Amino acid sequence: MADVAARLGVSKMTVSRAFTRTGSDRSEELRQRILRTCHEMGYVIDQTARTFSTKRSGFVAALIPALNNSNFSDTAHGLTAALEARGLQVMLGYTDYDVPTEERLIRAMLTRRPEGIVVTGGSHTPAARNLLKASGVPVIETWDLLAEPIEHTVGFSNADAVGALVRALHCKGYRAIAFLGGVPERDARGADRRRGFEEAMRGLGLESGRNISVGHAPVSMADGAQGVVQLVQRWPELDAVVCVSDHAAFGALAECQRRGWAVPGQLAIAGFGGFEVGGACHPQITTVAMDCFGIGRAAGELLIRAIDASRSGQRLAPETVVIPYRIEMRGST
Amino acid sequence: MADVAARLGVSKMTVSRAFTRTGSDRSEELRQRILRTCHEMGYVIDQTARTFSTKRSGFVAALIPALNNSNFSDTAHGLTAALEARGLQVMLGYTDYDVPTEERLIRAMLTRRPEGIVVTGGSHTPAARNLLKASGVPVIETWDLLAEPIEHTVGFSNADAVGALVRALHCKGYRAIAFLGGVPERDARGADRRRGFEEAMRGLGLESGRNISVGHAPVSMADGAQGVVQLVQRWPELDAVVCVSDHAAFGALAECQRRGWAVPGQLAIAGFGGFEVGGACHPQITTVAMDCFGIGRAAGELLIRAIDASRSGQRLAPETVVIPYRIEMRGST
DNA sequence: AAAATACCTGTTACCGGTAACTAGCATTTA
DNA sequence: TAAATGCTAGTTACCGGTAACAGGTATTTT
Repeated sequence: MADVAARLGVSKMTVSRAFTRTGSDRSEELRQRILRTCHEMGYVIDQTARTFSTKRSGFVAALIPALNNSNFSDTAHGLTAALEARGLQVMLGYTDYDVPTEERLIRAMLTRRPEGIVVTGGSHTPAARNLLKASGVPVIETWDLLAEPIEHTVGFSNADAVGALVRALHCKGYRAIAFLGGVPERDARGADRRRGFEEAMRGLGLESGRNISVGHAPVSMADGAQGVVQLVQRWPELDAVVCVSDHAAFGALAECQRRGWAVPGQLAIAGFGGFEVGGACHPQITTVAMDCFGIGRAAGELLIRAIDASRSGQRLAPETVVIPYRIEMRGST
Repeated sequence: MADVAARLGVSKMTVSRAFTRTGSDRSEELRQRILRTCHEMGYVIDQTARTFSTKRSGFVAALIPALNNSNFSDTAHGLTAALEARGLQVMLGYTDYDVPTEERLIRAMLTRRPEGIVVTGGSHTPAARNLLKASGVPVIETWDLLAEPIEHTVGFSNADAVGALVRALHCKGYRAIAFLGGVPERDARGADRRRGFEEAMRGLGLESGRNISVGHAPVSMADGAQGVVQLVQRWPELDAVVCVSDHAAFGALAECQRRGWAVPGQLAIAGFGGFEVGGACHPQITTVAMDCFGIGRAAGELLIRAIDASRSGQRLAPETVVIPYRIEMRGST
């Protein structure tokens, strides 16, 4: 920057001001000349130095459980879209559904002074929770509604959503319904869905004990395939299976087709999440769909308000944004 | 850091040194005491200031076309795994298969002084190419083999891979083969696959003109479904379809099932990429599979060597790492 | 025992921007 | 016409670390 300034015979400060659009204390002609010279000389501003000086890093940290799950990646997309409009970048980290990994990532992210943090769910290590609380930057927990959020929340109740799905299946006449999910330790949202299943079944006066854990989150299609076989062997009277995700549900569906079990004639299969595969396969899979992109966008918009408040020395009061979900009854049930 | 130093009655420098493990010029007892005090006081080091001072940002920028495509996310995963072992973070950006977006991201990333850049493919805007070349940091292009790489390359020939698939289908007796992909403008790898198809067909003395463009990259399952119908209507003699990805192939397969067209009896379907869905569905989809995680890991390992060279003021000579692929003949053909 | 060495800690300067203030000039107002 | 105002550009100090070197004490060597 000093070189550019010297070349033009102006001060470093004048060059610096050419980059900050705000305020009117600059002549447009000179500004253009400065920018042109910067371009010619191949000068790009050093965001590190700028961050160091201004205390504004211009990025937001976002932690999602996994990348190759279209749910969370859509949320990341929505978040990016919302923040990009305000010149904020998103630094993405993925936790592999592991809270110690999440803690490590939070720690690493915080050393870079993000202006906000978006995490998935409300399940963190105690240390991670403290780090987030003490960080002084706005925090948003997504994909869940929490009894004790750290600060802001954008999401829906996974338990309620599965409950609604179970009641919809009950309306269709299904009674012997099982739940297929992963081992609950590593997937808080999966555990919530399982709980929602059990509560809904009990609420309907039905047997709530038919459920099985196959594999770790993210539950794969292969896990779903294996799980549905285990379920049918253990409870031959089964007439429907609710899966923790559409991925698992698709695996279960394909396995049924492989074995010649009619879906839905012999067994109905439902999923969760509204994934692409559930709408593309034959039969299409009944699911609980939500606006995953919208979760990210809502989080981004909320974060922008929180960051604006933060930049002007204030603090946005904790907010909760409830994202709707809808039951999509399709061919598989 | 000054506060921590004051509390302990030592200098800032001593505290700083407690964080840099290298060298032996520090007493372990004091170091532990310092770290403990930092923890108690909730002090975390400011990576921004550290980067500013040392010129080492400790992160690598990686650009992938999309998140919700398990291919690239696996590569990102492999890259992260390799770099994490060396204390390097990955800052991920996604281009939406759009080169101007890629240029914007490269520009944004470079202002943060990454220690290396990993991009997907060799198709960039001229400005982006110049930025990468002039950046002075190691650059790796992945998922392709390029005639004129910017610097390092880790990948395979998409055209060759599809060619091998076409020849495998030919061996199985298929002759009237079509290609189903997205519009080529936005997806260089898709265009390469299409070219590989045409060359292989010509090489076998077969009609190479049966191909269709449906949708933009990433080609969806719905695009595949729509595309296969168009293909069959246009060329009723068709006996096999090669799709640009397993996603598209699965959409095509499901549409055939919906319409009662026997796969593979009436029409064979092959995909590309070795996605989870292609192995989970029934019948399983013939595909070209590669070690996507391995591409990322190899890129990470190469990058570590390049960064080490760079840190000691040298420059690693451009390298090309060829990643093998294999034809997976499965039930759909 | 003195000198040399090893080891640890402190001091100073600097990385590349921007905030806050100052100064100069042109324009408007009293 | 003089004073007030508005606008633009320059000056100085600082953000929070670390490199490089200086200085002091304990240990080893001569």
